[in-house]
Parts: sequence; structure tokens; C-alpha cells
Amino acid sequence: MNKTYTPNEFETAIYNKWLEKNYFSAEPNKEKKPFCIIMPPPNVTGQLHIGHALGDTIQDAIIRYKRMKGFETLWIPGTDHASIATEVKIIEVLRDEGITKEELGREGFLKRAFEWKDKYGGKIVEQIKTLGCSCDWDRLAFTMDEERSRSVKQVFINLYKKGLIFKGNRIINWCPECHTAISDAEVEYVEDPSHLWHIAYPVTDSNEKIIVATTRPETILGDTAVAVHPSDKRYKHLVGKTVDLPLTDRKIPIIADSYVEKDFGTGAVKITPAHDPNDFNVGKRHDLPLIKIMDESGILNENAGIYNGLDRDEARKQIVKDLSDRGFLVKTEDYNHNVGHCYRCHTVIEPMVSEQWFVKMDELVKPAIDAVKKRDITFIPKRFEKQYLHWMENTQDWCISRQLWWGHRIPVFYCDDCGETIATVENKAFCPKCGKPMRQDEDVLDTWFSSALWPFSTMGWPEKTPDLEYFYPTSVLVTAYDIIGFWVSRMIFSGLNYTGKKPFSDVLIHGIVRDAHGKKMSKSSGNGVDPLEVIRTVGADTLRFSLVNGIAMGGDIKYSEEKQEGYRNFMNKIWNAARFVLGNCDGAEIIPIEKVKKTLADKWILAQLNSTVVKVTKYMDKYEIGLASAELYEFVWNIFCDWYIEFSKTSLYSDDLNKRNSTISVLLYVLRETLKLLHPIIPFITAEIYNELPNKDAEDIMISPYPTAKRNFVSNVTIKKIRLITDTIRSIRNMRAELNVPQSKRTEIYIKPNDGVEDTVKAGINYIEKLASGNGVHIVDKAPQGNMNLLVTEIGEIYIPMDQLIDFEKERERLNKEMEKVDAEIERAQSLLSKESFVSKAPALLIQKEREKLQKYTDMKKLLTQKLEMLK
RNA sequence: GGAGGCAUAGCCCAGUUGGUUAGAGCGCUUGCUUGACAUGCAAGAGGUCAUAGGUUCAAGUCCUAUUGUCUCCACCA
Repeated sequence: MNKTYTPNEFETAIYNKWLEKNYFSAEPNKEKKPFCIIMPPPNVTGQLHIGHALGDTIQDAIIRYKRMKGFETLWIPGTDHASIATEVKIIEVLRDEGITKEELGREGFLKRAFEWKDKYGGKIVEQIKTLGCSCDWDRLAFTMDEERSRSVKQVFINLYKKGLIFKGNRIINWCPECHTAISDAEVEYVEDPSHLWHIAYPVTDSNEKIIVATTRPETILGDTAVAVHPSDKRYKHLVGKTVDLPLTDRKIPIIADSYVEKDFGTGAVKITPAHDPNDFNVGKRHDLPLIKIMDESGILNENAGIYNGLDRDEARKQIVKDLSDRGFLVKTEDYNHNVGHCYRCHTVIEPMVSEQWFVKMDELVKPAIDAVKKRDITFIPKRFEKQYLHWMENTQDWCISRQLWWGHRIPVFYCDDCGETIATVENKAFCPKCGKPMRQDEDVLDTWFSSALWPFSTMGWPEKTPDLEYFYPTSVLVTAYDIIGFWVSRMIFSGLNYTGKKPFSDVLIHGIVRDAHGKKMSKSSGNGVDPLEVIRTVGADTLRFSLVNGIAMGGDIKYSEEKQEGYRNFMNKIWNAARFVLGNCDGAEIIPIEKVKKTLADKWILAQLNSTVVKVTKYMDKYEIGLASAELYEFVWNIFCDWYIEFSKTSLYSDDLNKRNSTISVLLYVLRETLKLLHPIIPFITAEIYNELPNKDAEDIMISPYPTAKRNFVSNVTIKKIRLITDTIRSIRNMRAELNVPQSKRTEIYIKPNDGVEDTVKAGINYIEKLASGNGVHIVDKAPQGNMNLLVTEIGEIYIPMDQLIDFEKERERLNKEMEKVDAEIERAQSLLSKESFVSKAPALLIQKEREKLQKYTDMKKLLTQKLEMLK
């Protein structure tokens, strides 16, 4: 093995070997239980970012664990066409060439788009590979490939035929930059400091004025009513009259509607049905006309009179000025409110009336709510269930049409001649009724429409494929909480309604990766960590480990360079532990672990390993990867390296060949099993070391059997015994450090064991000598003569000759400090035990323990007092 | 406005069904070329567990309120 840990030298080679050996591919296999995950598809032209790295690490850890556990394990990878995001990017590229998409035309544009996708798409696939993900690449899917398109069309047509998809003129969110409708879920609300303008509308043929408050004065040109609350006394007499709409020559009615809040603003609201969702509803109730005053780019149109041609921002300024000049503007208040922005380009959304396709949700939503309520689908952690249900229960009809070209074109054909409209999988050039040419709907579908089908479209639905039969429903979906509404909920209702089965059993929700200060990572704030850069410098294993170690599911993660460095050190630790073990193997005979004649330390490490296996397995089964990895970190570093490897040196460097063989056999066994436990989380380093092992139990670690708990390794007695020994060693080291005894100074050690631990002391004598800088350890039955330092420990009294080490002052200080601690403990126990209420109500076992403790500390106090007397 | 999360060492976080002296890691201090590792070893300092009440023999842990903070949903002009 290389002297230093250099992940760059082996990670790629190992991954390629895995690919070559076909370890990632899965086939329906009746002999085994299936376990399947579908990967949330990243944007096909995107770059791997830290969020993907987190999700993919979690998924890969689960997949590798299940694979080693003997499941037929399938992880389907794929990419998403990401309609708006990609189209925006391509338009940018075209702009640099000085072309618009309109100039290219639909066909030309799509040709370019596909070329672009072929060139840059798939880069992210290579990036996912560097992370070590064990996906079945033969099944790589793309949301817009042929198979997936078939699924999309089929679903559309089914829903259309059931009347669950319809075309309607409704108010939708329009992005004037992307030139398309977007769904409610795609609108982001951002607080924006603005004003509340109070405008006086003169009541027709009267001196009265009605004052309305608005944040959007420019929409005054589209007003078709003024609304007040029906019970508002201030305005009751005006209902039914009209006002003269300022800046126009129109008269609009004053209506009463309970939508109006009496206490907000002036209690009177201008109603602009064509440009506000609430006003749209009011307009519907009162049969108000719609006046659309803006075009698709947010430029005021011919309905805006003299303002025709102004952009909506300019129009606002101009209109406020004109209102003010003509005396209509009564007051301008500062006002912060939330404004909807496009989640892709962050342009302010314009609510507009337009003809779009919608999915009727009420019917689809019901089974999706039930499945979660009945726990047929479980959210982990559970609290996200609430978020999901809330989203589901409040969902509106889903606007699925987009005025874009990059996407699934709506499979609806119109005959302009006879008016026939059909939805069909096959492209229809001519009308089946009259034979005239047909025209396909121009719009494409919302990206999420195809993502919603991902769990079964990736398996070939609507065909009844063997995959679908065997792997569907999938086992667990892993994703971040920010797309529960966008994606998770839509997959659930889609799966249940179209396949009749839930798409997955568990939904594992993880958090978002933040920077060291807890800020969201983003390109604009420049605080993003590039996972590829991290992999290049410290390796994929370090990145993976720093993303998942210690995390709680659903919680956000703070990523910092220090963390990364710490875990790189951990990899180095593993590497060196392996080097130590392998470096001592030469010429040794490897004995099967059951047959090894075990020392106390051997039994102890096997018991510790066993309890680690139990805990890690329990955690992995619950998808608690963060806890599993923390457990392993502790085991590798603080148990195996800090203690067992040190213990092992006493027999490894002895002349007894049998001892040597036994010890190296235990070392190799523990190392191998530990590597396997670690493998799902840090696949590369574990595979690299495993390949060097003389005791491999499989061709490759990733297909080796996962460690199982072994009953005959369990030994609580051994664990207790070693704890006494390590505590003893620690106490001696502690004393030496406090007395400033130099490391090189070795001393004799006398131990007067407490009753019942004589054997333990005997068994640990070599360890104590080696690890506590001893030079001969003697077991005695009374305090030895001469100047001695005293340690009162659980194992007994320990005496160390002072000789040259004497520093009476320091030793007194040390003993006094001990005394303080002991006194505090005695007082605590006494006060507890003297309370009648405690003694009568607390469990007997606890009282017993407290009594024992009191006794122990009282004994210690006695000894310490004696010793202090002597020092005077 | 509604819902949920979080608040523990200088920093980042663990802390099981309430029950010994509240734990790691990073950082800090001190001492170490210990026959794998200075990306290391050993020892140490550092905490009124956000605040105020309550339940209990016993509260970091359960309940209530308050404060701070983050997220999601709604979008009242």
C-alpha cells in the first residue's frame, strides 16, 4: 500500500472495474427480494451541485447496503429535460449568435436544442459517476426520450378522455420574460418594499368620492368595478351606483362582495379581473367584463389608451404622476408586500387571463391523501407528512400548458374545418372525420407533468414490463424537502391513479446543504461549494462522509472546509490502520476467527465490533445514515485504532508465534468487517483496501456479504473488564501529565486490586505496562513501602514510586482536586438518599446504585484523606 | 395571517422510553520523532442545556407561555 492516502490514484480505476464487472445492473430475480430507488433526475444540461451530491450519497449508501444485504438492488438513473430552464439557456446561446428562436422556427429550434442537449447533456452523468454512485447505467432514462414520451402521451390521453384534463380561460401566472404560463407552485413570493396608493374615484353625478387603496395603480386602466364589503356602513349607500374611472372615460359599478376586508386600506377595492386572481373571482361572481391591458411581455396594449406601448413599470410611474397631477391621488403610504416572481428567471409574475390546459385535481388528490394518512406511504421524518397533506388538501387545478417549445408537445389535434378535436398518441395529419389537415396544439407540458410519472415511466409503463412487475412499487424515494409539493405529491397521485399502485413505500426527506454560516448556497451569493472540486482535492469518499456524517434526516447541513478536512483525516486514519494491519501480515498464518485462541483484548474487540454491527444495521435499516456513520467513526478511531491496535502490539511484537498468528487473524477479521460496514458510505477507500486483504471473502467488497451480528461474540463481562483497564491506564496517564512527568520516564507500577478484579488486573497487566509508561507492573496486597503517589481507582489502589518525580506541592494539589470531586459526589448521593420521597418512590435498582456509589466514594475519600495526611 | 422546525462548550452538532458526574468533532492550552498515521499520540481548560412557569421523588429530555431564529404554505387590494 501507498504510504499516504491518495484517493485520486485509485477512485476512477475502481469505478471502472465495477462498471466492467457489471455489478450495478439488476434483473428481476424471483430468488431475491427487490429493492429499488429511482434517482431524482437532474437537469440534463446541468452541473452536479452539492445538493445532488448529498441526495446521491444517501441513495448510494442505501443501495449499496441493500445490495450487500442480499436484495436484488436496482437504482435507476436519469435526467430531466427541465423545460423552462433549458429553453432559457438555449435562447441565451442563440442570442449570442444573434438569432431568435422565432427566426429558427419550431423545428429548427428543437433541432438545435437536441444538438445542444447531446453535446452538454450527460456531462452530469459523468459527474455522478465520480461520486461513486452504483446506478444501473444501462437503464439511464431521459424525461423526453421515446419511452418516456409514450408514457406522457398515454397519461395525457387517459386523463383527457376521463375529462380530468380540460382547456379553459382562466387567470394564470404569466412570466413576461419566459413568455409562458407557470403553475402556482412555480411562483416564488418575495417581500418587496412598495407603496399603497390611495386614489379617489369620483362617484358619478355626485360630489362624493370613494377612495381605494392599491399596490398596482397601473391596473386602474383594467378596472371594471369598485368593491366594498356588503355590511360596510360607510359605503352602503353607494352600492349600485357607478364611479367615473380616473384617466379613462369609463363608468364602472360599485359592487358589494364579502371578499373585501373592511379593515384593510380604505375598505374599498378596485377590481381588475383580468390582472388579479382574486379580482378574477369577484368578476366571475358579478359578471364583470375583463379588460386585458397588457401583452405577453408586460407592455401595455391598445386598451391602455395613451399608455399603449409603455412597459408596466414605466406605466406605473406615469400613471401615478398623472393621477397626482389631476388630483386623484390622495395619499401614498409605504407598504411592504409579497410579490410573485418566476422561480426560474425571477421576473415579477403578471397574473393574466389566458387559455390554458389544466388538470382537475379534486378527484386525483383523494387517493393520494388516503395513502399517506393510512401510512401506506410513509414520510421520514414524519413531520413532512403534514407539509405534504397541507399541500395536497389545498391544491388548485394544475395549469400544465407552457408556451414553450422544449418539452412534450400536447398530443391534441384540431381540425379547423369541421371543428374536430382529438387527443392521440399517433400524430394525426388529417382529420378522421372530414379528411382535412389537422393542426397540433402549440403548447408543451409542464416539466413536472413528466417528472410525476418517473417511478413508472422509467420502467416502461404503460407496457407491462418485467421490471414494472418486479421492481414497482419502488422502495424508497430520496429527495429534499423543497420539492415535496412540486414533485413528491405529484408522483404519489400519478402513481396511484395511473398504475393503481403507490409509486414508493417510503419517502426519505433530507435537508439542504448550507454554507458554514448557515446561508443557502447559491451561485449569486458565491458561497457554493463545487463537489467536483472537492472530489479532485480530497476524494469522493471524504466528500460523501462530510455530507452524511452525523446528519439527522430532514435537517439542513452546514458544510465547511474544516469538516471536510476532519473527515479527510479520518480517511487517512483508516488508510493507516489498514497499513498497520497489512504490514504485519507477512508470514503469518491466518486462523479462522472461530478457532482463534482469544486474549481478553481479542474478545473485547470482537464484542465491540459485534455491538457496532448491531447498531449500524439498525440505523441503516431506518435510513439513519448519519448515525450509522458516526457510530463507525467512533468505532474505527476510538475503539479499534486507539485501543485495540495498541493492545495488539503487545502480542504482535512478542516472540510467541501462536500469539502473533492469533492477533493478526483478529486484526484482519475486524478490519475486513469494518471495511464492509463502511463501504456503503465510503465505497472507494474500502474497496481499495479490501483488494489488498489476504482474507477477502468475495471478489469485490461491494458484492461481499454485509456483516451480521454474532451471538458468540457478545460479552458484556469482557467489555466491563477492558473498561477497568483502560480507565486505569487513563488515570495513570492523567496523573503523570498533571505532575509533568516526561513521557520517556518509565516507572514501576504497583496495583492493589479491589476484591473480585484480581484476574482482570492480571489479564491486563501487559496492556497497562505498555500504555501507561510502566516499567514493571506488580500486583500487591498492601501498600508498598517508600514514597509513593497514590491513585484511587475502580480497579483498586495504584502506587507509583515518586523517586525523582516528587513534587509535593503538585501532588497535594492533584489530590485536593480529586477530593473536591469525591466530596461533591458524596454530597449529591447523600442528599438524594436522605430524601424520604426519593427512597419511597424511586425504583429500587436506582436506590441500590446510589447506595453503592455513596459507599465507593466514601471509601475513596478515606484513602485520599490518609494520603494527604502523609504528605503534610 | 396559518403550520412546522430549531435554540446544549468559542464554532458545528449528539443526547434513546425522564434516572449516575450532559458527550463527540473543530478550535484553544500543555507535553510528545510512542516500531500505522504530526492528516498523528497523550493530557487539559471550557456548559445556570434560550427565558419564565408547571408536572414529577427526579427535567437538557414532558407540558404551558415568552423571546430569538429558520423553513414551508397563503397572498388582504
